[in-house]
Amino acid sequence: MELRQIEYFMAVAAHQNFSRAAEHVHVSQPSLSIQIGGLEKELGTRLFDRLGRKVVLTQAGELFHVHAERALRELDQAEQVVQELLGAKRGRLVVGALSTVNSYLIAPLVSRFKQRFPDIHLQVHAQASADVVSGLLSNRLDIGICLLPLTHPQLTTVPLLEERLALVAPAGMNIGKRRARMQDLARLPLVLMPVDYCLRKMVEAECAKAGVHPQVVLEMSSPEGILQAVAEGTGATILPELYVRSRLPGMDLQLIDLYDPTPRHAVGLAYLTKRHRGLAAEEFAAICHTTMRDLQSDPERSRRNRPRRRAAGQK
Amino acid sequence: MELRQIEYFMAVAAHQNFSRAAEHVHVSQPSLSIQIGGLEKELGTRLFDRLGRKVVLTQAGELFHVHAERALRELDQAEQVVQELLGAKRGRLVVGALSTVNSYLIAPLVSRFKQRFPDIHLQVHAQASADVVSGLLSNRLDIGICLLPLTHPQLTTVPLLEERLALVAPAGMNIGKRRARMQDLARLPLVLMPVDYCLRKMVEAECAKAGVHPQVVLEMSSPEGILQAVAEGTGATILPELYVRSRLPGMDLQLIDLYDPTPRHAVGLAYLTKRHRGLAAEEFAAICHTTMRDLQSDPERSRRNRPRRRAAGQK
DNA sequence: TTCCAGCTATAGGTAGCAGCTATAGGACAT
DNA sequence: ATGTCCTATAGCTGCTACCTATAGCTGGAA
Repeated sequence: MELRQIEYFMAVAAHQNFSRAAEHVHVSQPSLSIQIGGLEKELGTRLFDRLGRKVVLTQAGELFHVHAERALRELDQAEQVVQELLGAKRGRLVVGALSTVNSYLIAPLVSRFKQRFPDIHLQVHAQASADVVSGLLSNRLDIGICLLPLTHPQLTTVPLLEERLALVAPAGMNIGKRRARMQDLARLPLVLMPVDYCLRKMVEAECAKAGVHPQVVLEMSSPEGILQAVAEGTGATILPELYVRSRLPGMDLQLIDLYDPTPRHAVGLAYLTKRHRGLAAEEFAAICHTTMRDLQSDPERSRRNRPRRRAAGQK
Repeated sequence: MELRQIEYFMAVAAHQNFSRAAEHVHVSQPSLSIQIGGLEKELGTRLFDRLGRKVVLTQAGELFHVHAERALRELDQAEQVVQELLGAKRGRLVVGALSTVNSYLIAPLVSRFKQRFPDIHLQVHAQASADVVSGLLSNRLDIGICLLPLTHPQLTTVPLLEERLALVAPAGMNIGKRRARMQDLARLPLVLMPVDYCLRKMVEAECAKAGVHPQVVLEMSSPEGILQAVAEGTGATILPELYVRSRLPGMDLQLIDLYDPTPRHAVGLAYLTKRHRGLAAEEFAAICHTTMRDLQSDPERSRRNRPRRRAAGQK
């Protein structure tokens, strides 16, 4: 078994296509075919089903893929820890972040991080909280941003912020005021996440507290999709306020504060307790905190920074 | 970075000596030296301190060693899990089967399969023939049991059995004999599947052959539901004989043979021609055939086997 | 149906590299 | 000093991963 074979295998699995995979790893398609063939022969079974248009993993391929990915990741880390020891500010940092937090926090965060560590290859995945957790546990992520409280024996968490949830309705929908009680939700058609999502559970728990049974007219798993549906008038929804604010411009939406009680949830950093955290990870966490503090003391900052190019063009 | 380099590195770290390590990995000492040198050059640092008599890991070497070992272990496991799959020591098999066939064939089939492959996770879905086909095409099923003939370019089929269809009527309904001509159907209110089901089409085709226009009083998509409706006196129905026999006990139904002609349809195994079939799938197909043969030569067998525990308790 | 586009597998030739043996060169023990 | 034990270097050889060209297959369009 050769490392080359593993890399080619991963490329084919990712692209579901030999030719694209070949381009991606910068070899010709026949070379890649031969290597995959060799690997399959060595293992004694097909790893891919060549189904004409598409190539998909066989069951053996899927099993192999799990461990192959981890192996490559370990080798990555092996190299990285050495580089960090040498004091070189290079390497890779893979972050998993809640899609909602991703929208308002990540942009300024990434820009600060990149400024300080221009040679670190930063990779951010927007995911549901549960995916962040599984990503950390399976070692695919270096650090995660997810919902708290999170009590997992292998994970350490650091609180980062509290997100207030707010009601979002189509601009045309007549809510009647700029603030709404939780009880008012009973009257509204709602677009929420599927039931296995934390945010949905949280909303339902708050509703239960207020003695309200929400009318769910549509379930979508991405907050982005939910906002779209709301903008089209399908119903109202409940999402983190900061997230919605970052999305408001250009969408026909109204943001309504919820109170009595105001639903909120905690967000924090998480990482595998036993894993060696490199300089990059530590600094990322620190920058998370400072960025967060700045955002809260001056919520406009990130938006003022964004359209820098347009502002320059206007002068 | 090459896998070979990692292996040599591990050997040197274990033996603290290049020459011994070289013997251990079956290469000459210079070859091994060169590989280690290459690795060190790539990482930009020494991994070993050559202390004359002895060789010890540097700090960088120790950090590298941790992850390198894990990487190798993952690769080991990658190979291991594939081998276990090949030996049917793990894996899963997803089968789609006609609901009717499901009732009499699957119980003994599953019990045999589980006995032979206790470590394979078996999943059986009772579905209409069309769903089995689409399940196979979309790669959700590993193997299917559906109606024949089935001419799809991507599917291979293997005939398994011929099902005779029989008339089923409420116990109270006066049919007048134990056998009925197809023509006799004209007089009976019938509960049949919806028109887009194969079984319905089949029945209509047979009726047309006999010059009969069936009176359909109710359409239901599940054979189980149809039998319930029949037992309640809604009408008679036509279903595979073996299926009905497996359901007869405890239901107020009469089973009447049809002839002139006896409607029958073929049932077979189907799978994606180009897909790799693992040992589990092949064996499942084989067990299908043997179980089928046993059932036909001794239709009571499956029922005799079932209540083994009760029989033991009675002695 | 036929044809074309897109894909993977095979064939044959080339170059790069891991392998070898022989040997140089350094560290330690006697 | 000198022999022993070790790693590094030199020079050669054979394996193989790579390339281009092309065959063979499949699925969709005309």
